[in-house]
Amino acid sequence: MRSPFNLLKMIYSSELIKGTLKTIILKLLADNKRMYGYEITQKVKELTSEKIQITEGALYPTLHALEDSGLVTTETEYIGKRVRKYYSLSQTGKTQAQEKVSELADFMETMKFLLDLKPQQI
Amino acid sequence: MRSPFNLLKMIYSSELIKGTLKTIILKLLADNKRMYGYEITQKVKELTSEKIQITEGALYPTLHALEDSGLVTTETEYIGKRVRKYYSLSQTGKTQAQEKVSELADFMETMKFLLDLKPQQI
DNA sequence: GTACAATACATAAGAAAATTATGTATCATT
DNA sequence: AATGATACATAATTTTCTTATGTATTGTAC
Repeated sequence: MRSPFNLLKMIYSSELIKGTLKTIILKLLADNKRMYGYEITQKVKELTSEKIQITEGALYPTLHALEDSGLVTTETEYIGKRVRKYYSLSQTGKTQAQEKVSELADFMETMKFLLDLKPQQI
Repeated sequence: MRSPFNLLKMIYSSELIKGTLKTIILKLLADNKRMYGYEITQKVKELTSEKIQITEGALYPTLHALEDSGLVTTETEYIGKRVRKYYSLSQTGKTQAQEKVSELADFMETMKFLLDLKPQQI
């Protein structure tokens, strides 16, 4: 039996999100100066009405890769006894963030065009 | 030295296209009734001003997967001595095509919103 | 007439990026 | 005391793509 709530609870198939994660993270960091991992997952979930849910297995390796390539810097803080690792864009990261966002925006225009095409059948 | 032509010759980083290939193919087949592999690569290249180039290594395995899952049917024809394999959407494929296209369109709206967000810095 | 580019298929090895699963630990709520 | 939320991390596996390779035909430029 199909619940009517299914309509409200649509989550994008994971393959769609592939390739955009790094850009999403860079953009959030560009907007928010510094964020920690868990905060990023919650922010994305909130901003997308739960349609994009970043898993930890995807998030942390990506953050570490961004750090390794020098696009972000980190500061660790303790909230009580619990550790929190804040990420901020480096100068290179800021540039990269802009480039990645522009590229994705351009790509989406192209895809929109592709998807809007009307049937060409004879 | 940087050629001014670089500006005209931008090709999307391959990671961006990840996850959208199946949808692109289904959409083209929905619009064109039947197409063969090579034709699909050329059509996408043409429609996107060469910004999206589908490689054969990505295309054929995807087409075979679509066939295996019953979303497309095939007919093989000979043009002279050269073989050509035409792909058409099955009934299930037509439904899937619509669903995938809607999902991608929706996803892009969400991404557009994410990327358009203005700085929240204090 | 021959070399090269384009057409047209296919597959295999390897890389990249995600999923799924697991682990540790703290803090808040019931 | 148990559960769910917060917060990090990593390993094994899977998916999906890139890169490379292979075969063969057809058109075109020299």
